[in-house]
Amino acid sequence: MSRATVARLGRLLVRWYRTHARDLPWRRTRDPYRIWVSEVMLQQTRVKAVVPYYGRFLERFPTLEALAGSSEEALMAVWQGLGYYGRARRLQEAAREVRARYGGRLPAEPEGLARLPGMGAYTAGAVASIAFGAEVPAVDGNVARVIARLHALEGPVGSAAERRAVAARAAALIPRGQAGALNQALMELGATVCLPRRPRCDLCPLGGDCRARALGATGRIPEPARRATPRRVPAAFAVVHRGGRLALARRAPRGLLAGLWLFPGLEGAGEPGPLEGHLRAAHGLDVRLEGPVLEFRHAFSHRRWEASVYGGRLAAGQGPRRCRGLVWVRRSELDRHAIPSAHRPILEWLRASQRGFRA
DNA sequence: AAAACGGGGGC
DNA sequence: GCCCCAGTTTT
Repeated sequence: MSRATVARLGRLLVRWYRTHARDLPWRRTRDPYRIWVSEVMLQQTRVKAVVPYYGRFLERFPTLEALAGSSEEALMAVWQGLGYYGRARRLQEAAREVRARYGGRLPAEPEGLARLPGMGAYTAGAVASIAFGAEVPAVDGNVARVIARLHALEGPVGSAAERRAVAARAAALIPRGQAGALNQALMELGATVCLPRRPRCDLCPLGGDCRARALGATGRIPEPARRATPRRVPAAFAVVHRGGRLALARRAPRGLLAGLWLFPGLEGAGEPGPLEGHLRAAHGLDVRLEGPVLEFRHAFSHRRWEASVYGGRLAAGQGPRRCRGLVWVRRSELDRHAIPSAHRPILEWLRASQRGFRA
């Protein structure tokens, strides 16, 4: 494809974007902090899921200083249910670093941005181009798909060499001074027209210049990445009441659902016996479990929990002081803790059930 | 290079 | 219900 054609397509994409861009909250601001927040939320997450969180997040943390100066608990309470909680912690960590090292102003160059926690090649390119006008590409999954089809690139778009090739093709499309608009145009096209399956080529501004379309190859380009087989992990949780309060346990600061509050439980034990032993060993909690009161399955990206939930009754004489690592909260105060969506079936069961277990 | 890390939407 | 999606960090 000639340089002149590429330049023409870049201008075409920007013009298409001006008239077809969805009206999204983060497109109404030029505040680098707010653009940055949106890009982090949009990592691995669809626009529709992000929108309600974005407004609430900025209401709670209107500025970089507000985010840097608040607690991780307050952060998790707002991020609860959005998933990939590590990116939230890295966002806050980066905000503190920007406050300490850059006087609260984000670096304007992609190299400086990329040194911050949670800022990979994509996010650094997106913030640099959209917020600061830097002429660099921002290759997310949508852009990679559009570019792979436009140039009919064979092979899976995953290897380091392949990613460099896609980034170079994307950079070549940038009209002078229009990097932010071009990058967003590619993302918008991938999200609304150049869909993974059944793309709407009839609506595409690239029209006859798309190689994959001309070849009738949009179904096999790009080649889908291989997926790991999900592992199944039996799990069990306990709903333990004491004096009108419920026990919650905090997850470890790293790993799955890190730092979130769950009903106390154990992965790898789908029955009361081992779970009772775990509650005694880990929390000093002496309960007899009666259950299951509820069963649910919840799928994660590369693992799958098949969980049971048991109702618990405290044995006589066991007070909360002996329960290590647990908090006791009223039902009405459950939502003050960051509880992941994986435990929504338990919360719904609690809401629906009029009676409870009493010590 | 491969695995870990959530949740929501499509079919 | 199962499959799909796809940035960054860690291993």
